[in-house]
Amino acid sequence: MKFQSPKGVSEYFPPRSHAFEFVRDQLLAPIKNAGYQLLELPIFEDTELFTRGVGESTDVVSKEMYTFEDRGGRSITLRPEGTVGALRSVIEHGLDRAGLPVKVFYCGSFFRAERPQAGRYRQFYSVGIEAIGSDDPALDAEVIALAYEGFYGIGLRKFRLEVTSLGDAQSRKAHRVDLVAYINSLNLDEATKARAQINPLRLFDDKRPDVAAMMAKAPRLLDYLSTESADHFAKVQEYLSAMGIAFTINPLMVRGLDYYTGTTFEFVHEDLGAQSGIGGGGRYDGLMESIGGQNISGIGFGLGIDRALLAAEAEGVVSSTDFAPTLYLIPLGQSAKAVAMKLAHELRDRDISVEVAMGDKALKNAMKSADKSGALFSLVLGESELESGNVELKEMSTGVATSVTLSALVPTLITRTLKK
RNA sequence: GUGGGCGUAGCUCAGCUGGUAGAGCACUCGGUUGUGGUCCGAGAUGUCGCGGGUUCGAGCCCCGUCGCUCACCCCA
Repeated sequence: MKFQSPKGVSEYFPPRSHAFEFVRDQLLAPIKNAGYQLLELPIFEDTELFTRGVGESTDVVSKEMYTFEDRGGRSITLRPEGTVGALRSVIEHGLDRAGLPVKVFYCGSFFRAERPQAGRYRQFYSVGIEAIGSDDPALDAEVIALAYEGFYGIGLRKFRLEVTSLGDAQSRKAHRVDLVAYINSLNLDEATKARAQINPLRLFDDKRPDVAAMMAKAPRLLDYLSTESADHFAKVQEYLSAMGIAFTINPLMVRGLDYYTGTTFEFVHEDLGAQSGIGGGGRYDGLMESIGGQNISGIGFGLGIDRALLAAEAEGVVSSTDFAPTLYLIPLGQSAKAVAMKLAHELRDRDISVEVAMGDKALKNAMKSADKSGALFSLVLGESELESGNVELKEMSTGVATSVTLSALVPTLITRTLKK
């Protein structure tokens, strides 16, 4: 029996795992600089949290959840997205009672039982933030900017930002009446009518040319915004422009999660396949209250680490290289090995990365391993070195060795590494 | 859930009109005393995805199945 990973999961192993780590850390960096604080959350929750929060009519809830019964007979679901779990935690622990807005971030894996394809996995990784308890349009702009800065920090350039506003409840209600009337006037097949029943906005996202042509003339939500909503959206745009962040308004944008209201946005990359969305999010006015919290609004996003990595690779801005130590230590003989272990232990304590040759290889082969490790320096520790206390520190790129006393090894490595 | 493409060594792949499996890279060891990269030599590695069928004989043909992959749908 040869085991393999479950269908459709993404997993990262060296050397690519290092590029993954880089992408994740770059996405996280601006978030931390803006005062968002870590929320480390469970990856499974009470199923009802998602059905209530995300919405039963969404594809995510109706057909993509990993749901099972635990030993106590409770219905449990692997989290398909991060927002409702984050809000549940905020509410449960009263984080929203100690000053608003609450600003939190999280990072980890999410699960959707879909048919896998390029950039779409059953277990995928996201970085997310939530800013809860302020209606200030500047907060919308900040959230969008943090996603933008994260992608930019990775080195991505071939992406665009699309924004729109879904307005407040009154705006959507007025629009929906006209939109449904318009859709009913169209000659559509049954499956499409069924989709429109669930959420008429979905039809704006239909890729079939004939449907898209019909929907191009449909009433647009942006034209139905209340003065308050329109004003809010105008300010968001103003702040984005002030930050020099380019965006396009996409009045046809549709998001698959029911809770979005007001400002919504998506980041789309040019070089990806069908799954080109590398991140997205928006404001959610009623969500806190719908899962048992106070009636306050919030805004957040989810950024796809897997897809951002794919995009970075497509743009050629990340390289997947193996770990390379500063020093590769080669002990010769049993007494030298104990000294080498001690030395490595001390060096690592001083934050110098060290690998020790294992397995008593011939010196020649140990040097080959040192070369392969990509180490900056190598050092042979044998009888003569132990006696004299002098070692030859060899710079691998030039082949030049310099004599150093063992006691001077740490300062020498530190200064010579800094010069690189 | 629906459709297309593909499954041969760790990786990339070759394998003719069916005759019981190969290359390159990588790996391990060696090329006379304790120093890598180039070069030379030697070595290890496959249930040809799995199961069935046709055939004297199947990596190759047929059926099924599983997996991977891309797209629809949906989204990170």
